[in-house]
Amino acid sequence: MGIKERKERERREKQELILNTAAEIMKEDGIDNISIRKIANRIEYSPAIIYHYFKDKDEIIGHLMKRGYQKILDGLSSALETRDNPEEKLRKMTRKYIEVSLQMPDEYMTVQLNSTPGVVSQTASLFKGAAEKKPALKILFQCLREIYRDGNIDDSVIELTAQVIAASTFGLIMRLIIEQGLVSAEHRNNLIDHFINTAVDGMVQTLGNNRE
Amino acid sequence: MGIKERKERERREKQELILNTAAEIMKEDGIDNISIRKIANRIEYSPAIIYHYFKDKDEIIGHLMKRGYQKILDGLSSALETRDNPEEKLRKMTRKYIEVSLQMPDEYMTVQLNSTPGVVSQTASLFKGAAEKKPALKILFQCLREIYRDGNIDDSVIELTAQVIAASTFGLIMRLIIEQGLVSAEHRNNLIDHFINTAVDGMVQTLGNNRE
DNA sequence: TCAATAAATTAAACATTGTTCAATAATATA
DNA sequence: TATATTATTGAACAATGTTTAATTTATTGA
Repeated sequence: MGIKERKERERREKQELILNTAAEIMKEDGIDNISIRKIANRIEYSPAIIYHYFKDKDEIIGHLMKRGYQKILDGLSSALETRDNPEEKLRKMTRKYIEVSLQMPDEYMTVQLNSTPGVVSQTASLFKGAAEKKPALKILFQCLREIYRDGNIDDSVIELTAQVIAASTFGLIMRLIIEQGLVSAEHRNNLIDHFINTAVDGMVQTLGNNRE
Repeated sequence: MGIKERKERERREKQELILNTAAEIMKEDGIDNISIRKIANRIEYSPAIIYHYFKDKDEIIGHLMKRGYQKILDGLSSALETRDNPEEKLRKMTRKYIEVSLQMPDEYMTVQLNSTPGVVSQTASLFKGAAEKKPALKILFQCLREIYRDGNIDDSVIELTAQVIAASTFGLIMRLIIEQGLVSAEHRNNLIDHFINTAVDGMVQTLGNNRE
């Protein structure tokens, strides 16, 4: 009896339809303009039906964020596979992370700004030990440890450094998103280059100088 | 005839009452829970009266932001008056900026996140030439120029650097606000120290090394 | 095939928002 | 005192998220 399977599949398909429609609205009008009624109109159903497939609006937004976050992680791991030296790897990773994030501004902002207590942001977190649990931070942490594999720098200092780099990168991305229309593509690229060449690199070097 | 003056004063006082009540609600329940009706209830007036004193809710929020922004600027200029060398001045300014911002998380986030096209964020902006118009950026810019007064570094590079420092600091502050409950006071201080000692200092040094 | 059960869908309503508007009360002016 | 100005309000509107009871549709078992 494949009827149960078909039903489940249809249910998933309708959920997908709702999510895709929500994503469509987000792309067109921004995340703040996603509304249950707007989704319902587009899929030509009554608004109430949506609560048959999702608990509430937050759950829908949550799914959209999960999608966006996955895109970031995919972009990151592709940058990880390079065989450069760790310093160069760090540069490439940072650049990739920035570029991918800028391609999905709404998702990025929402994911980053909604670390409701308990549901901590999945990318960069600042609490002690966060590097162990957050994929993006962990990648950054390991990259830094590779850079300092010869010096005897404490892991806690490396974690601090990873968090500071993550927070700084986050700030740059946020500003670029917020001021989208104002920053020319040329200036934006200058900023990203300058950030990687002076902030990230500078930090790595400064840390290296202080070791012993 | 001081009647007109009294009327105007009363009008300003009622505006102040509304703004103070809104600020009170923001402090208690967060900026998202400020509502016209809630303000009206507290001051024991009908909701409609508020539109007699303000155009709309955005104008009220705008005033709250202006207040918060002024607090930041005041904190900054107090840190400016020190007679340290420019490098130390930069450190103190950055620290002060972070501390003041953390004391008014809601105002800070809202001011920073609402650079509606046309109403550009008042603190850190990334468009070309922003340093000329934004007080906080201008202070940062001048401080950097003092640091490099002997080397021949192009003003455009200094502006880039100022913007990158501002964006990074912004990112750190945002993360600390977002993860308030999760970051212990001790770890938070470690992060701020590490940020200033490696990110800001590192950047300044890296830039200094590349000059000629 | 038909009655019973389950699932999908909807209309209608509720509560909460920001906002407007016409009517009313209070005050100032002449 | 009559008039004009200002302050204040109640009621309503539109848009939001959400719930509930009713209804339509699909599935199952006899």
